[in-house]
Amino acid sequence: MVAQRGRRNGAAAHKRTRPPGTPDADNAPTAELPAVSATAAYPEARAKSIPEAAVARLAVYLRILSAMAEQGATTVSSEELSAAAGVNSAKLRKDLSYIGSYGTRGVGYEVAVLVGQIERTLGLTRQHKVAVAGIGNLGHALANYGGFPGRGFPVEALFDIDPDLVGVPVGGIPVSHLDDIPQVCAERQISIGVLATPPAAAQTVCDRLVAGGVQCILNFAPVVLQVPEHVEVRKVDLAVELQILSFHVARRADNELNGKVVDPAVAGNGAVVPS
Amino acid sequence: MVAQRGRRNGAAAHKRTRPPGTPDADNAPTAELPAVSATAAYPEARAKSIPEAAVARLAVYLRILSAMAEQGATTVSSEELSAAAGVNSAKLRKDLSYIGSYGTRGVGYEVAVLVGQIERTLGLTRQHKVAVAGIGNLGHALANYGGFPGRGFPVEALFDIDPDLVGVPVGGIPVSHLDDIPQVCAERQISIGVLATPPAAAQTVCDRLVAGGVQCILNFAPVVLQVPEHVEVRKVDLAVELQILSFHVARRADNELNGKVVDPAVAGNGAVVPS
DNA sequence: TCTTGTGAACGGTTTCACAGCA
DNA sequence: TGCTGTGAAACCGTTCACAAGA
Repeated sequence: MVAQRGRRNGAAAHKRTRPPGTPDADNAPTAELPAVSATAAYPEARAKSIPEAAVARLAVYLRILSAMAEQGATTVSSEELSAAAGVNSAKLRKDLSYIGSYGTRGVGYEVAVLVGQIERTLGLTRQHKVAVAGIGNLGHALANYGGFPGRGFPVEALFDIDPDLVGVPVGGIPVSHLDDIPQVCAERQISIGVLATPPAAAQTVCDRLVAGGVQCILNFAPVVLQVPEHVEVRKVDLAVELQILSFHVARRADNELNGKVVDPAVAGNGAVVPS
Repeated sequence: MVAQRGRRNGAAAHKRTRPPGTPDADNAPTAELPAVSATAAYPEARAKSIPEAAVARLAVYLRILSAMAEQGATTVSSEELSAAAGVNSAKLRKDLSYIGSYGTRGVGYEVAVLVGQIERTLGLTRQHKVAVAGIGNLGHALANYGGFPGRGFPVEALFDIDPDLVGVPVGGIPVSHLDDIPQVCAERQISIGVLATPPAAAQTVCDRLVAGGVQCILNFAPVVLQVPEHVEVRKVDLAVELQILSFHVARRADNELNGKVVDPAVAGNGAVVPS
């Protein structure tokens, strides 16, 4: 869950930071018309960049809005939507304001309009073909989703090094060999690579995905990947997640030990029983 | 990957925010001796809280340090370690400073010492028993890790609603029924629940996990969970990750369209071929 | 001389509070 | 009247730059 940039150098950037010299900014949500008026070739772009944190939340809003639409809702207030998303309403409104002004004062937002605008902003009007590399437990599970969450992310290639697996279809797609990553990815126009290999293989496989022209990598391997600047990496790290939870358990236990009552009610397993 | 707090109310808190009235702070890394001198029952805790972002990175440093130790390294400088972790060295040093001063100026850090201190800080000296609920594709994969990443997180219970699955051992542990979550979790002293059910079941299953006394939940279901305040939730959301990547692809495509050369070299699939 | 540890500046994100509009 | 949209303030995390110390 962390974006990286920069390649093999000590001053490597982290998260949404850019390497020192990069211009940054200049990404326009094209906040006005759906039609692409993006012909003006002027270096000064119009709109401000959307904060990464807001982008993540927009995806969450989108899911909730889609569910609401399915249940027949046509309008929603910032209060309702923010409650459903678990954020406060000011934050929600600010997030929505980054993509334009699509609400009606005194009334709320039209669900359908928001859905459309968020989809456009997130680039979901276009399909993003996905390849999964490493068909072990996790890769298998990912491949079997067969057409990732919520459409728009069809899995179109699978890779593994195991000869027993190569050629076998998983979730409808035959597994190709890791060696063929560059060719296959280029042929099938893969834009997102999902890395689910053991850590030792991760960097090599990553390099091949990059050679195959993928623009983004979703990395499940517990490894810090080195990629060229134009490739976006996001990391999902199970061990780190568990360790963060562990930290919170420890913190809480610590506080209780120190005589602070964190919550007068229950105190979780391994601790006191409620009187 | 977002922590939540607060239960069923519009003003619900998000991320590391606390509900308005909560005291906050007061978690001490016990920065001095390994021995537990935590007998003083004074309400004023000694050390400042470690930022959540830093905690996540500490877990990453720990993995790298463990690998280095295995390869026989005994000391490491902030420069080396930060390069391996993909962060800048100032950030690394600040992160380490949150847990105490274990470096030697002009020299660096002792690998073994750092490993020990980070483990202590993250609460990894204690075992955290894990239960996985929802043994579908993903749950299966998680269960088969059998003893989660890097030891310390043994999987000790599995749950599903499918009668054909109940009783069947997966990764050595027989699957129990979702209805039995509270009893089984309490009996086996589960402290971390992993939610891998379909979204519709997630909140119910979550409630049972909480009833069973789990203190933390790692949520793979695309749902905003409502939990009591003393339960920590972290979310891993595949769809959101992909959509964030999609956003970046779209942004980049947009910029290129506007005549900005993002990277003079390659431009990813679907785009220009390098001259 | 070299590297840590950290105060201070900076930049990004969240929250507040209210003006603007239906 | 009610809810959106947004400047401005508050907050938090990151980066800088250098003093401290082995």
